[in-house]
Amino acid sequence: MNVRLYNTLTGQKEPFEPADPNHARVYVCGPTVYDYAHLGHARCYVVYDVLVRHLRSDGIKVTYVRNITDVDDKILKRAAETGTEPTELATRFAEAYSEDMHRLGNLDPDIEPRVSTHLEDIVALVQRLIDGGHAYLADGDVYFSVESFPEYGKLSHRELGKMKVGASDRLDDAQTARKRHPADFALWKKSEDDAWGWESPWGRGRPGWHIECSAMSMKHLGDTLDLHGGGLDLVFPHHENEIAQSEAATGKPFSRCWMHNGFVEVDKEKMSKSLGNFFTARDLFDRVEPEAIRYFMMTVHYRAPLNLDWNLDEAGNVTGFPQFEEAERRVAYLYKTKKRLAGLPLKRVVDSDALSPTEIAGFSEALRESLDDDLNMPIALAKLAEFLKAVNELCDEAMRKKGKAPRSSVEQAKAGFRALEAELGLGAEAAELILLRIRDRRAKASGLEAAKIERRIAERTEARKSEDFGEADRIRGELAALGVELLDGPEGTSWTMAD
RNA sequence: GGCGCCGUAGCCAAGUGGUAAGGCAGAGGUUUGCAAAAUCUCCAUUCGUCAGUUCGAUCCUGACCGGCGCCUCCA
Repeated sequence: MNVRLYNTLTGQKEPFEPADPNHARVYVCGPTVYDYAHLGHARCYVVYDVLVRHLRSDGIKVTYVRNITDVDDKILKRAAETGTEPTELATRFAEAYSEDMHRLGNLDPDIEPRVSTHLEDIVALVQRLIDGGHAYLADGDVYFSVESFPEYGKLSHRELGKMKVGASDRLDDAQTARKRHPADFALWKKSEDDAWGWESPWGRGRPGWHIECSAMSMKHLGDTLDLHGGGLDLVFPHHENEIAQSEAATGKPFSRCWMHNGFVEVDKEKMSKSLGNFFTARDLFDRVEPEAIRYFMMTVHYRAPLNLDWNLDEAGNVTGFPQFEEAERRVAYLYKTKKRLAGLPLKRVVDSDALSPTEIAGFSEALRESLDDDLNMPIALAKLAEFLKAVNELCDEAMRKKGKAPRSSVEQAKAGFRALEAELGLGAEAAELILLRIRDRRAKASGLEAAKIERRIAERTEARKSEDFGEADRIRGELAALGVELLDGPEGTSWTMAD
């Protein structure tokens, strides 16, 4: 393995070296399930999915843990607003989230721990921090004392004294009054008798947000993780606090490497629930193939911001997402190419000692190299573009009069598609199905009926048989005006929706 | 006030101390009954501005202009 990753802790790209060279223990902060996953979540989990796929492609075992926060004050609040039971609300959104992850082509984590089933571990960790003098009780709450951990700030590279207290304008005065230091954070929050909560040595309550990740990651992966990931917004305070809690409790380094992905932005501002400028993954699934969303997330380096654009009509309705539409065309191109390769007639594939083009022969290695370098997915997609072009060239050549394709090249191209699926999770679907789905969705969006289109095509085929090209062209023109493109091939005429 | 990021062609976007990947759009060609698809060729003497270091800078340093993130909701 030769993977280099940018480590937030050191601020540098460095070799990724798990404690056990053959086994990477990876923890990624999952969502708080009080609403549907938006595109920011989609990006984050696609990034770590590619990381896990790449490490596995490099031949090492990965234990991938991604939690679900199903106990949190946001869930409580949303449940109250909607008149639902918090647990029921969390369960519902956890299911939706899982469904969205699958549609985006993300692998399931090996372990997906939930706060609701780890209360004992959380309580034990809090107790350990109290016993060690790193946490204190205050009116039913338990707080972590940042001053008891001298290295506090090492991840986000800030010093306690230099931070502006209340800069985020989000402080709760009542809570602040209970703390010894403004940066102290809640490990356990008191719940009133009838409210959502669990019994603990300090009374009825619920865990603070940060402690759960420490408790669950260490339970499933040990005291020292190889890699901990999440969105850039988690660097401070969430991950900083995780380090403080975990290292204060164990005295060991919490994670060897910290990885953070950049935001999805709207008009150069971070997309977030609180700003209200978000699209959920589901909003997009109705408009484009989920795989196009996945592809699009890979067009920008994972640490850079990804700005989202869309078109509006005069009434202010969203009419389209040009970036996703472009990505969908690339995904369709990928599948068309894969289908052509698979459909090469056997007699056109011959033994030959001709050398394969490097774009084909070297594709798997090129993918590996680009991802080895801090998960450079835009480079991987550039290599993919060259690969697909070369595969099409190979097919073009084979389908010319008396044309042939060397068997070795065809096999290497097929291996290239397997590597693509393994590394990036692209091209995993059945080509026929996804291409038809794209076509039919576009037709539907234009208010067209497939049966009617096919009837006109049949009429045109008759006209062409009798060499009535005038009529054939009239029909072609008529359909083209509707956005339907006809493709005359040796097997007959097929159709697609124009891009 | 502290910490940090970004500014590359019409658009999106990689990248390197030695002369700018890839995609979209655009122009022309091959192919096709005509098309579409596919493919080929062309398309930034130039990397926000100005200085400096260097034999040489888009890449290093400094200043400036413009944009953004975090400093207890956040992926």
